[in-house]
Amino acid sequence: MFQPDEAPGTGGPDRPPRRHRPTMADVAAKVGVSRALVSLVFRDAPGASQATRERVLRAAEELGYRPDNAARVLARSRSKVLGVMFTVRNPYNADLVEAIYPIAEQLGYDILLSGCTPARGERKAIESLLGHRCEALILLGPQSGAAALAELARRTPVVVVGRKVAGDGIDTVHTAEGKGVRHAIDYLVELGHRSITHIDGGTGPGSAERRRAYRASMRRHQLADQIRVIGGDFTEESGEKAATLLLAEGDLPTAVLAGNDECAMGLLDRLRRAGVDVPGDISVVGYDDSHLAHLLHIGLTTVHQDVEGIAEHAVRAAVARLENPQAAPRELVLTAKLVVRGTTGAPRRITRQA
Amino acid sequence: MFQPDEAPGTGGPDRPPRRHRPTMADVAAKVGVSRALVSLVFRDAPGASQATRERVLRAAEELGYRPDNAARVLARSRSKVLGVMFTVRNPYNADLVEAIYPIAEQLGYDILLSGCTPARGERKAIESLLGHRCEALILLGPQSGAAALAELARRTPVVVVGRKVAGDGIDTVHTAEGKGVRHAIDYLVELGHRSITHIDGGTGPGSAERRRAYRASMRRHQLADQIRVIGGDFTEESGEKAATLLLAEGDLPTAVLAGNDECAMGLLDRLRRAGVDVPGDISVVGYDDSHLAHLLHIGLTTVHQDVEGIAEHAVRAAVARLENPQAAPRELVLTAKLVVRGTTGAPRRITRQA
DNA sequence: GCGCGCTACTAGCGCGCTCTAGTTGCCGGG
DNA sequence: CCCGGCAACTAGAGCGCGCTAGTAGCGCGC
Repeated sequence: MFQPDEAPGTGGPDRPPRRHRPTMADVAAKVGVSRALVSLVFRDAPGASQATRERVLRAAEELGYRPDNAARVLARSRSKVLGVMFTVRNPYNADLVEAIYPIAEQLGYDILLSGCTPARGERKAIESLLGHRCEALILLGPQSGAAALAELARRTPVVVVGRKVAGDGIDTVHTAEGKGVRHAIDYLVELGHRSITHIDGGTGPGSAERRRAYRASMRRHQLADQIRVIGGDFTEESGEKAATLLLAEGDLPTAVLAGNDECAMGLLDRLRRAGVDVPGDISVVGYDDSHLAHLLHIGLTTVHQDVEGIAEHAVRAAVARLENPQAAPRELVLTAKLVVRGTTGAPRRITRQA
Repeated sequence: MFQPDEAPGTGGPDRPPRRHRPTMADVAAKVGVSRALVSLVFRDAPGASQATRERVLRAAEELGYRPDNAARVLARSRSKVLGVMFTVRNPYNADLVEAIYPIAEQLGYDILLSGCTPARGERKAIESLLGHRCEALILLGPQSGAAALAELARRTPVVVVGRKVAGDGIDTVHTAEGKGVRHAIDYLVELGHRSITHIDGGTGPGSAERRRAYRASMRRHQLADQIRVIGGDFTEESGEKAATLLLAEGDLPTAVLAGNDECAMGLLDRLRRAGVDVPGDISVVGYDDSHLAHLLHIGLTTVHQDVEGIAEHAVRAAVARLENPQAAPRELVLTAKLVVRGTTGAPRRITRQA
């Protein structure tokens, strides 16, 4: 290596030729006070006069001093950091992350982000967070099994967002999927649709609930014989695949409820390329209302989730658990509402009687 | 194995509600060796027998021990962490982040993400990263001024991605905007377009270069009199606004080069709602080829940037600088290429002779 | 004069880990 | 029998900060 490598501590001349970042001691020395005093100032703790406070801050500014979080974390036992795991490519997660920041800050917590990617599974993302000493984890739509999550929750407080998990120490925040789906189906049925297909989200967060709610809603409308679920996931590809499948069959349903917005977009894409008119020939409903949804040149009708509400409750739940680790696990359910835009309308075709 | 909840060291009145996570000392005690030995094992350092190594690892596993990064970082001077600042809502940034992870891991670095949001500016995002002791910063499309960046670079190694910065200690990685834009314009002109308008990205990363290249390319084609730049930024809204403006004027150009994909999408949205046929009435070219681009029901013609290449070079540049802080700043320029999809075609209207 | 309370400040330990400089035990060669 | 060498392991000093216990200085009442 290529460093001055001057042993700073023992015996050596204590001149400061160090390339290292300045520490509290440097600031203290510059002002001519003790380290403790500098510490007080930077923690906004009482016990320093206004005058010294300013002198310290000015000196710090001049030296470019910046408190070292690692040391801070180590010294107090609290790190005041919440870890957030999210899926990098998921726009809905991006919306959540945006909403999480301000609330965390307001509550005095810092946020550490760790992204899931196809090549970097949840396991790794969580490991990274844990290694950085987050006090609690907020997992956005985790795919891990309930057992793994429960195991994790034994180690550290965990808040799961967007998914129902029957875990021991796990708090959850999610949307009332049932209600959202029911709104969507009710609306479609009111428009006159009968053959309504659901492309599900596979093992994705909330998918099981949505699937279940779809089936239940259809039955409530006496449309049990029209129930059809096409397996998918939360990607555009799955929407495309489903569309291809439906097109190949020749007999399109009059409406489709997609597992999420991205799936809906893939579906729309494929359908329109094939010359299918939306919503004339077929109505499409998404789910999430990620900011993608209003982008489509005809806005996507979708089930809106209360992003700010979810974010706020997730952060508060994490903090609450830190303050009282023994509290019973909470499950927070927020309502969803249907946002009607341009991809839905009355069916043009007559649905075959069942 | 419930939490003993007893402060182990001092026996002092340690109130804070923490379940103690196990430390190296716990593992050492369980195995009956010294802490140093455990440390060796966890660092994969030579000096421990295979047998002990296994015993230590097993004990750690049983205790659920996990090395504490904060302490680690503090103890060695290297943190082996690279900080990445990105814009949460930007899909192109998401692509970059995805590509950064694997390379960083390969080089033995951990990644810390810090997101910019409308409510959480770059300043804060960077502060957070710095506080967490990142050794170097990778800034994806920073908006901060050159002066601020230079100041920052004096403190810590900085790699700027997607923008040309004439800073002192700053490495940059970006696309040859000129080439990308030129390709796009050449292609449009070849198709027969003459009135080609550019909606720029305001102060966004790369915008200035793109704007300049647009002007130059137009001039090269003797179309100086057709040059028109509409001010915008990197959001869908700006695309919509530009479209509204153009529509109001009544006299649409035959082609538009947008500042980035999102802007192009906003533009498309608005145009299509107004009944304008794309690409029949007007051709639209985006920029970035974020994974959004192929989503549109008619794929967006756009300038593709080599995301993996950019990510790899950015990480390598950061690491290289850490290894040799004195090296001259590097500027890496990757080529861009035009990806032709469905939003471009020959002009239907006759362009007025200038 | 004394104690008292108060503000402004300091000394120094410890957070969990890394790392240098040892120490120990064992083996072979002179 | 001693010495050197090596492998396996340990002691202990920090890393930069937070925090508790403590000291110095000062005004105040009796």
